[in-house]
Amino acid sequence: MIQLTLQALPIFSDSNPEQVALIIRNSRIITCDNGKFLFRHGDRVTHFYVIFRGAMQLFRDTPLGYESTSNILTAGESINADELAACQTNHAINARAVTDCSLLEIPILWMRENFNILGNMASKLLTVLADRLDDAQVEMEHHATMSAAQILACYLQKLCVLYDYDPRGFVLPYTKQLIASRLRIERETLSRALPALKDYGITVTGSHVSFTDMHKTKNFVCEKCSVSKQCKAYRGLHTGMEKISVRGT
Amino acid sequence: MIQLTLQALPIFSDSNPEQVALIIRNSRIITCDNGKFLFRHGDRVTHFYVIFRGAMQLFRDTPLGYESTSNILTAGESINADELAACQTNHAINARAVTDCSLLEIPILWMRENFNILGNMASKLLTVLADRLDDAQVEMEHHATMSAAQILACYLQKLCVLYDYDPRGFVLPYTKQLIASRLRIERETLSRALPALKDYGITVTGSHVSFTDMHKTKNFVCEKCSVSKQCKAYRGLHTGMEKISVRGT
DNA sequence: CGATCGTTTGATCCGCATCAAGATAGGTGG
DNA sequence: CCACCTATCTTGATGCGGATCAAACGATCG
Repeated sequence: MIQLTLQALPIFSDSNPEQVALIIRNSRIITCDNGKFLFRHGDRVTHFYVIFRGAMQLFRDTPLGYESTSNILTAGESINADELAACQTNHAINARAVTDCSLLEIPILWMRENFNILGNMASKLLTVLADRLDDAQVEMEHHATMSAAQILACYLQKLCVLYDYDPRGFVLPYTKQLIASRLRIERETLSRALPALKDYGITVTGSHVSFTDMHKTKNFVCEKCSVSKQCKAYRGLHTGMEKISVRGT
Repeated sequence: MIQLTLQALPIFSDSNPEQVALIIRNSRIITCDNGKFLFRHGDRVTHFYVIFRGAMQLFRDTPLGYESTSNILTAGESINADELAACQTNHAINARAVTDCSLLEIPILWMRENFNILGNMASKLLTVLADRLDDAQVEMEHHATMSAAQILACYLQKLCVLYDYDPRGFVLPYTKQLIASRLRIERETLSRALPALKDYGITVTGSHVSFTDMHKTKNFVCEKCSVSKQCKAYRGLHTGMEKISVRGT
C-alpha cells in the first residue's frame, strides 16, 4: 500500500517496486505540527524530506532578523533537494510547518551512498531543481516588470491550478501575511493590491477568492504562470495525497 | 591533450579517460563571435554547451521587448543544464556572446541516451543547478533588502574573486550596460551608485575598479557573496582555460 | 571629422515600504 | 451572551529609492 503511495510522488514515479521497498526500509514517516520547525538555519543537514500532507515554509534569516520566504512547498514536493545536490553540511534556510504536516524522512547519508541504485532518482531531482530555478528566474522577471497586483494575480491563478480549486470560488490556503512574504511584498502592499484585482477579473473578499472573468484574467496573467510545468506535474496529486496520508499515518 | 582539457572543466572533473574520450567523439568545438547569438528564444534545444573561452549572456525577452539578463556565464560554466534537466524542447531564453567565445557542443539527444554511462555527470549537473538556484535566491534576497550600491559592491567583489583579479586594481570585463542588466537595475541607477561605493572602500573611475579599503568592503558586502561556492570552484579555471583554448582552437 | 555607441547627469515621477492607527475576526473566560 | 484579548488584516499619511525621460558628454572608429 505504501509502495503505491511512494510511486505517486513525482520524485519516485519512475522507481520500480524493489527500489521503493528499499527506500521504505531506510526511511520513516514523521509529523510536524503547524508552527513547528522541521530544521533551522545552521542545523546539520541530516535528512531529505518529501511532503505527504500539509505545507511548509522555507525561509532565510536576513541580517536584520527579517524573514525572507524562498518557497512554500506542499504535498508531493521535496525538501532539501538543493542541499543534497550541493553537498552542504549545514542548512542555509529554515523550514517551518504552516499547517500540520506529514513527511517522509530519508537519511541523506544513506541516499548519497546508494544514489546509483535508486534508479533515475537523480534525473528526477534534476528536473525538480531545474523547475525551481526556472520559477525563480520568472519570479525575478516579474518583480522587475510587473506591479504588485499583477504578481498577486499570477500567484492566485497558479494556486488555483496547483490545488485544483474551483476557479469560481475558493479559500486562500495560507494567511495573507505568508502569501505576501512568499511574493516578497509587504502585507500592506498586498492589502492595497486586492481591490486592483477587479481589473483582472478577480474578486477577493476576506479569504474568499473567485475568478469572475477568466477572459480578463488570461489577458493580464503571464502565460508562463498559467501553464506552469509544476502545476501540470502535481495537478491532482494534492487531493490524492490527502487520501493516502490518512492511510499512511 | 584535449582529454586533459575536459577534465579541467568542473562538470567533467570526475569523469575517467574512457568517458572523456567518448564525449570527445560525440562533440565538437565551435566558436561564437562577440554579439552573435548561440540560440534564440523559441529555438529547438539541440545541444548542451560548455564554455571554453569568453562569456555569454543569457536573457529573456519580456513582453515589451525588454531584455532581462538571467546570467552571464564564463569559461568553465555550462549552458543548457536546466533545459537538459527539464526536458524542454524549445529554448525559453536567448544566449548571446558578449565576447568572442569557444564552446564545446554536445548533442543533447546523445547525452540523454547515454546519461548512465557518462559517470557521475548527473551529480555534477545537480551541483551546478543547486548552486544556481541558491544564487538566484540570494539575489532575490539582495534586491529586497539592499540598495543598488550594495548590490553592486557585492557583485564587484564576486567578480574579483571569480576572475582572480588583483583587488588593488582591475578593469571591468563587461560594459556597464550589461552589468546593470545582470543586476536587474538600470544603467542610470548603476551610474549613480558608483560614487556611493566610496563608502564601501571601492573606487571606480571609468572602467577601472580598485578596492581601496578591504576592511570597509568586508563590513558591507554580505558574507554569502564573499565566499561563494561558485567562486571557489572556478577560481583559477578561467586563466587555465585561456591557455587551453589556444591549443583547442 | 561626423557618426555611433556607451556613459553620465539632471529633473521628475511612481510604486512600494514604512510608520501609525483603526478594524475585523477568532478564541477564552467570566 | 457579553466583555476581553490577541492575531490578522485594512487603511491612511508620508517618504525614499529607483525607474523614466531627456540631454549632454566621452570614446571609439571608419
